[in-house]
Amino acid sequence: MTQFRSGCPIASALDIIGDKWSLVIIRSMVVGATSYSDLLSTPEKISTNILAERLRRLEDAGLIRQSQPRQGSIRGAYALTTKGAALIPVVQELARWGETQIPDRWTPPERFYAARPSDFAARDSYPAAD
Amino acid sequence: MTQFRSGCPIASALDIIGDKWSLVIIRSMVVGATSYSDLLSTPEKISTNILAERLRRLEDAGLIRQSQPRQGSIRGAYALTTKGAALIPVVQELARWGETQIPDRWTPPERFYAARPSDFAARDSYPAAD
DNA sequence: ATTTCTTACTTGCATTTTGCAAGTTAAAAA
DNA sequence: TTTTTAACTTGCAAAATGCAAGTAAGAAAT
Repeated sequence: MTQFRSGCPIASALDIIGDKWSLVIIRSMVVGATSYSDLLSTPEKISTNILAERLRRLEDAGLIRQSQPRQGSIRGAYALTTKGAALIPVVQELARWGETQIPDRWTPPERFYAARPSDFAARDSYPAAD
Repeated sequence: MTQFRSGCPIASALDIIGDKWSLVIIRSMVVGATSYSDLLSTPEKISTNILAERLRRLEDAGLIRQSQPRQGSIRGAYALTTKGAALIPVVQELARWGETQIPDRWTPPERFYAARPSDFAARDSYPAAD
């Protein structure tokens, strides 16, 4: 259970996702990453223990869920929840800031800026059949 | 000089402001805080060494500047730069997320959501006369 | 049935960051 | 001259981060 520093929505949001990796994970999921190894294979080269720890925290905070558990060598899958998908406008705005204020950043794919929270239809409380 | 994990604008933005305090400081400045003691007196109770370190980093990254140095017991002042003010849509979006997704968060003052980057007119390279 | 491979981690440890509490500095105010 | 104020710095303990190596479970291959 997250301890909040204050009642401020910004400070509280940062108590949940205020680190260098959480929104990077959300970004990767917006553009299609689903499995642990998908998330491991991004350009930023996250460490395995950090990825595991962040996924656990994001799940505990209700932002992602395991839509399919791993079975042996059949890969598992994570999905954004409604609450997690609601962060899409935040990461899109952060992307705009980064593109305009930091030189030589690449432009995200169109599907990133086209993504909307409703694209990630909630299946928050039962596993997917696919 | 910030080391970036990748060329991604989001990851790079987080390399600069991806911690629990930086955007809280930006928020406080959007709603009027200017001095070190203003920033110290927010509900979150930041530690003095962390505040000093964050202010140094934000200044090094070009997001804030010292608009007036402290003179003895005459307080100094920090101001958002153009680059820093460009983060306003990000913190506004984060506030919306926090308000809707985290129970019992207070609503920011109207002047917070009304704020626009252009309100913080750039004086990036010369000190203010006021 | 056994062995190999894949996927998702866990573990140990060194380094870095965070944060508490106390202390310092410089200049204005008394 | 002394006191107060504002903005820090310092020392240290605890927590977080991240590297590299290792483990577990089940599918795939033999």
